[in-house]
Amino acid sequence: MQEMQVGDFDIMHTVESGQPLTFLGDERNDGRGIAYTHKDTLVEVEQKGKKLVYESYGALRGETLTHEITTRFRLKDDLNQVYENIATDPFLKTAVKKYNGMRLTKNEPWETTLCFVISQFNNVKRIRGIVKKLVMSYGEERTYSAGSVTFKFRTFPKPEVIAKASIQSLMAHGAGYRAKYIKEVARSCSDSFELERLYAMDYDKAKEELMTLDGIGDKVADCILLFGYGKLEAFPIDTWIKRAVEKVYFRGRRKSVKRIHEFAESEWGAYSGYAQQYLFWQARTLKMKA
DNA sequence: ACCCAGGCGGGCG
DNA sequence: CGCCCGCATGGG
Repeated sequence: MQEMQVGDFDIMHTVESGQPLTFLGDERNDGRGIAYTHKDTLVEVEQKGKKLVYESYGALRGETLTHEITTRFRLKDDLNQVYENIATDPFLKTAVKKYNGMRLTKNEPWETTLCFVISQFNNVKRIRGIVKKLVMSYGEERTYSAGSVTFKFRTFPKPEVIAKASIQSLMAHGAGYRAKYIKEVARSCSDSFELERLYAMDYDKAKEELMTLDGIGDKVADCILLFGYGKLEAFPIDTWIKRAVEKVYFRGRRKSVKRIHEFAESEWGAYSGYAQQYLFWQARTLKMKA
């Protein structure tokens, strides 16, 4: 068991706000904690007041584990600076106050990619279900044992394994019409498309590259760049964000995705990703429709 | 029964 | 470029 002090962090808002960790991990203690796998290690984190308590089952330990937690929850982001840059209107001021301490998460690129290919035209609950079924079927089993404690968990399935799965099998896991996208993206990622290469590219170039893959469009590409690569200028525009931005900033007038991207860039620039996360979660919570 | 979900690709004007 | 359509599936 290790621990660290965290001043401005709220794990509950972070893990419940529809980010990839929502799909990949298991909430603990009503959202005040989460268990997730990082490579071959199962990680458990829980927040107790201003203390973050964490433990691992696997090779990842000590300083390396602390580094993983720090990176995963973006604990080095200066939230005050983020808020100064995004809480410039009443709607976001309210959201920032309500979800104070909510941070973006930084997840593994392939895991993020698969999650968001599944996410299209889908809902959060079902995305979770599909991801978990894929992990159960295609992930590798790991057994942890220390003393009298023994339990099993599964790693996240590798692209080459998903690529070999049949379309019917993927559909049987609930993937629906996305099965062919999942298989094809997995094939690309296990073959010539090197996800690691996108780190070195700027946002525009990386997005262009991702969108060459079948099943990855404007919104999914932005999600992958934001949650999988930490490119904070990304501004994913889904139905919730589009409706909310139109309502709050354009008096309910319909705007094109292109126009909304231009608006986000001029309004929030390098902090667009954070603005999006607070807008999204506030819109979802309020069930903002029209 | 009907509507919608963290959209995308393809076809059309 | 913008608009429209079909797409699998399960929950409200």
